[in-house]
Amino acid sequence: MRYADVIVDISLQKLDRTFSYAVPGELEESVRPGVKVLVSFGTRTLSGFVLDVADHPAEGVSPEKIKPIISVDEKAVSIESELIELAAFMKKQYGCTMNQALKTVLPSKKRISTRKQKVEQTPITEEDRENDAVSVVLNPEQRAAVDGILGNYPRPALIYGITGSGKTQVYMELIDEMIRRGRQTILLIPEISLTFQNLRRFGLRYGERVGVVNSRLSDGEKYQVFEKAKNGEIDVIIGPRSALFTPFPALGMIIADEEHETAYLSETAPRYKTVEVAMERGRISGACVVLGSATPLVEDYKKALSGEYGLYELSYRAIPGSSLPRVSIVDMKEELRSGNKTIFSRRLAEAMRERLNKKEQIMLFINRRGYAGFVSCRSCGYVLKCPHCDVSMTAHTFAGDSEGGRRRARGLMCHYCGYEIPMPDACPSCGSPYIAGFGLGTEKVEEMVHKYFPGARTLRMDTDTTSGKAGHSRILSRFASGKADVLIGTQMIVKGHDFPKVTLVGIMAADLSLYSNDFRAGERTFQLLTQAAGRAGRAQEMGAVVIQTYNPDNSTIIAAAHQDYRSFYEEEIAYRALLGYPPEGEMLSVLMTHPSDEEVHREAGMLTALISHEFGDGLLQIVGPSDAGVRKVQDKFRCIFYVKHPERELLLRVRDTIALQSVGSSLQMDLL
DNA sequence: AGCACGCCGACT
DNA sequence: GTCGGCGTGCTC
Repeated sequence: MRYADVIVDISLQKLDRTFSYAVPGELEESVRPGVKVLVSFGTRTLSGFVLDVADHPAEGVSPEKIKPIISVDEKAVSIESELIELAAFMKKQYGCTMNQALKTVLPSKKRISTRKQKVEQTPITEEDRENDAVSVVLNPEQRAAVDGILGNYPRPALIYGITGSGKTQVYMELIDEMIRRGRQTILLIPEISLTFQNLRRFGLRYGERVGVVNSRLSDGEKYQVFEKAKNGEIDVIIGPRSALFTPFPALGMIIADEEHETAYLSETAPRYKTVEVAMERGRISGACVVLGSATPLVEDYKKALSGEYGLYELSYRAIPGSSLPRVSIVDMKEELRSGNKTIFSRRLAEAMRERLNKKEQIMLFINRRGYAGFVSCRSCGYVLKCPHCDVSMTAHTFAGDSEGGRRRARGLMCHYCGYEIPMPDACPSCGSPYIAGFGLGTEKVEEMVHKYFPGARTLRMDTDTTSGKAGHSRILSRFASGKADVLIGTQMIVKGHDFPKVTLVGIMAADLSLYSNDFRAGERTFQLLTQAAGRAGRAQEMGAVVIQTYNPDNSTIIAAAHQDYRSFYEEEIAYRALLGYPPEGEMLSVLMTHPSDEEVHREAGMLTALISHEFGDGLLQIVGPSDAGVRKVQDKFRCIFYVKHPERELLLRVRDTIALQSVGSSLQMDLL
């Protein structure tokens, strides 16, 4: 006998829990998560939704109380059914509980806050209207994308479009067509791109018929936007990954802009991949899923090449007169041989002087915050490490000593746990006074700009300077209004912000992200470099990009410099096929954490032995267990192993088998 | 939320 | 003796 968890009449707050019902044999086929059923509840007969089906009734329910489901309402297509079915998919794919999945998928029914609702009024000016009117005419590539997607509706599509190629105009055309068909659109955007600038264009076009959600909204406020969506008061919703669960009654399209962004990966359970869930919601709701990116994920480009998705290319910049920047690669080893010991290559320094003279703006990208990457002793080679984590500590210039003149590294910080200590005067190992910081961080780049380009006004943007709630936009708007000549920052400066006066982008150390042990390191590097380069010359001025590296022959760096996605892809997919990495094979990662190093390794060995026995030796390829990339974080030891197999279904079973074992270590399992 | 059940006072 | 007031608590 099967048993179903049923929630009766979803709008009632006090009955926000499930009741167990028995599934009669003749209904076994039709009872699945999401379906609407008729049940006897007390003395009444009510309808409800099946949330989950299991072999046993819920815990703590006396069997004599359990009644059978009366009937299944096969034709009920309510939005709740669709979202519950989606939650069941997430439970299966990501190994979370049904409760976690439902919390993610169904709008919170918490009390709606009674305080006045904030209405973000979008100011409209005549100039904007004109600008928008001008850009309405699509170029042939944009037209082909719109026609192709609608002609093959609802086949999923990938729009591979270089930065500045006008993907937004394509999205708007598609949304317009959905409105004509009486259907709604979800437009997913990484939170960081959810800027006033971007939203205004949609506000102008769709007025009251567009809703916006972001992470700053309270549950109650988000619920109100979702209620409007459910009642047909809006046609479009724009928001981060959680907007994927908007309860539109007749969803027609889901667009995921910048589909490669890591913001689309949920960090907490359910640790879902937004693009995968979007594909499933599209399937359930009969909606078309459109992905857009200048640097598509390798797995999605592969599906596009195979014909599973339509592939549409936007290959030139939509703004008349703007063109792709000139990109050059500089070998920093060669600079050193020529006697240049500064962090600026001669080419970059010269380009910076030129821009500063012409009062044009510069962006310098360095993917590490702080002052120096690590601190070590010149006498004995000792590297200062965090006592709680197995990582070197990063030198920082802490607040208060940054005004005027020379800065000095005053303290050390662990970027994994936040532990801070003052900069020691002598080597803790040998007592030598000759200890110094090595490696570049944003703070040192800023100091060096002041040293070598006196008079240049700088702004620094990294997690240390954007802590306040408006920190982010404050720095960006100061730079946009010309209050600084040079913007120095980590990856957050390269994500989708347009600064027309920026004509030079310097990438200080292109190799920083290249050599992590993650098989996607090359892909991330390519994305970052391409995005950073795309910041230069967004308007009429010709842009230039200087990539500094110690690996000028690295093919990923060369492909990024040429803005050549296709050759990056060909090399990357060959590498992954060779090693059986996704998408050329499926891979489960199991990360285990425990206060004892021996215990975590012992349990990892036990689990790998168990699954290789249970699933047959040789069927699965098990890599490890071994120390994780960072062996210890916050005094807990980390051990990792990988399980590879061509089929995902099998790996899902492996994961669920592991999850049933009782171990002392905490586990984090992901299908990569 | 409904709807029983229940323990009291008022009425044919 | 029986009708009905709504306070309390349960619904698989």
